[in-house]
Amino acid sequence: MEQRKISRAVISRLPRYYRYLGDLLEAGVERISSSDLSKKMHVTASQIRQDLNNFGGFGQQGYGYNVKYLYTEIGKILGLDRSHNFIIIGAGNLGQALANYASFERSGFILKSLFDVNPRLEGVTIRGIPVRMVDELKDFLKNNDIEIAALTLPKSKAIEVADILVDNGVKGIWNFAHTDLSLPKDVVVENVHLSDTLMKLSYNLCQQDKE
Amino acid sequence: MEQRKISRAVISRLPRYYRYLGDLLEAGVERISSSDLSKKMHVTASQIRQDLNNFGGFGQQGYGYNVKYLYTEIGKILGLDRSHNFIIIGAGNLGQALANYASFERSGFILKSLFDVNPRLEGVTIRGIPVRMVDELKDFLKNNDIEIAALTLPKSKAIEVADILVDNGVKGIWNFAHTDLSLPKDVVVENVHLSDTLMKLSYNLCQQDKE
DNA sequence: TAGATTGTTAATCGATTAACAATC
DNA sequence: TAGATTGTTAATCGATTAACAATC
Repeated sequence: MEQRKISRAVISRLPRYYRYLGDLLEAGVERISSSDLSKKMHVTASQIRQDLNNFGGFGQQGYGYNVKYLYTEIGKILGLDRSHNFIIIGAGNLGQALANYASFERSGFILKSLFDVNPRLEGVTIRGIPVRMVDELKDFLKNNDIEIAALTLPKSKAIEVADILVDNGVKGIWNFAHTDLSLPKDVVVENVHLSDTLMKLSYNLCQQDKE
Repeated sequence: MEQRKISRAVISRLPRYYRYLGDLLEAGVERISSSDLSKKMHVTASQIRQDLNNFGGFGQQGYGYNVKYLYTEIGKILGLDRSHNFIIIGAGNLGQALANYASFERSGFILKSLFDVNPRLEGVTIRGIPVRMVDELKDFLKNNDIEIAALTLPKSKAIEVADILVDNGVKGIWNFAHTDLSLPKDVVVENVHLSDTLMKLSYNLCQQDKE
């Protein structure tokens, strides 16, 4: 592949660009310069141009960037132009919160089922999507093409469930469990450790107090 | 203050150290070297020593680090040795998920109330903690010492609510709303944009496909 | 004391910013 | 054409890794 290796820092900025461009698009803005966008986003214009140029020349000298075009292109880079089937393991509060967040659907993430061990949740549906029991998981994966699984369950269960998922073809894990997973390197893991972010907030509050 | 400016990258690694040390502590491990810890965590020993030395010499040559001591010290750095009153604005699924996550309590984060606009939630309690109506928010803040607020509400409401919070003494905002907040610089904002993390996952899946 | 391992300095690597020629 | 703004190279800045003297 001629593709340069894109740094993690660049990738993690793309969703934010995408969000701002979406807002501009909604506001009916047709074009924007890196300089104007940089003021809105509180980053340097240099960084914007440098970031975008990792993927090709999306702009035009003397004009700037076409909002609609750039929005679409970043969407493609992020893989939002195709659909991704996903499931949620753990239908507790957090799992249900994710299941109810219909906006994912608009970005192409299609929720196919939730799973839980709690028999009281058997047969419950959320936005019409059923909660199944974890013992049906393996069968379900064999019969459905599931790309992504969100893990919203206690860390004690997370590791064994992750193994089942990976053994049955799941390629990406959105991990909310409070533990790191070690999985084959062709499996993509995105960790969301909520309590880590609360601790960072707490640290920064303490710093403020010192000033 | 003699305190050097600590980089954001270092801070964001602290909660992970804290988690691993907690696990070691639970497993009854008394001491650990940077080298052993580096193997567990898949980072370099150099980085661990460099990171910790930002805050002082917690180790001992020839011995390593005392797990209990280091755990406690990192806890102090993160401000987990004191308690932080917090509230949740938006008692939907995500707000309730956070409210039910009792582990925060163990780290010193004390949930005092939830707020919502939905009258059907009036009087509902979660783990004994009441949901109040947002129009009582200002009064509540005046009569209670609230340091942190989690924003788990639609972005359309987030900005105005954030202003009320800040005007009434809230110092830290844990922002789950899908928008950036621009607030006075003495207010600490920690953004948790869940959909951004899902997009990163999606990007990395696409990269895998190309290999 | 000898061995182990830190704390810390120096070297490397990578990411951000500045500058400007290319070009719409 | 002149002005604006990109794409891209070069300069700076910061973070990570390597190395080793200090020391328990």
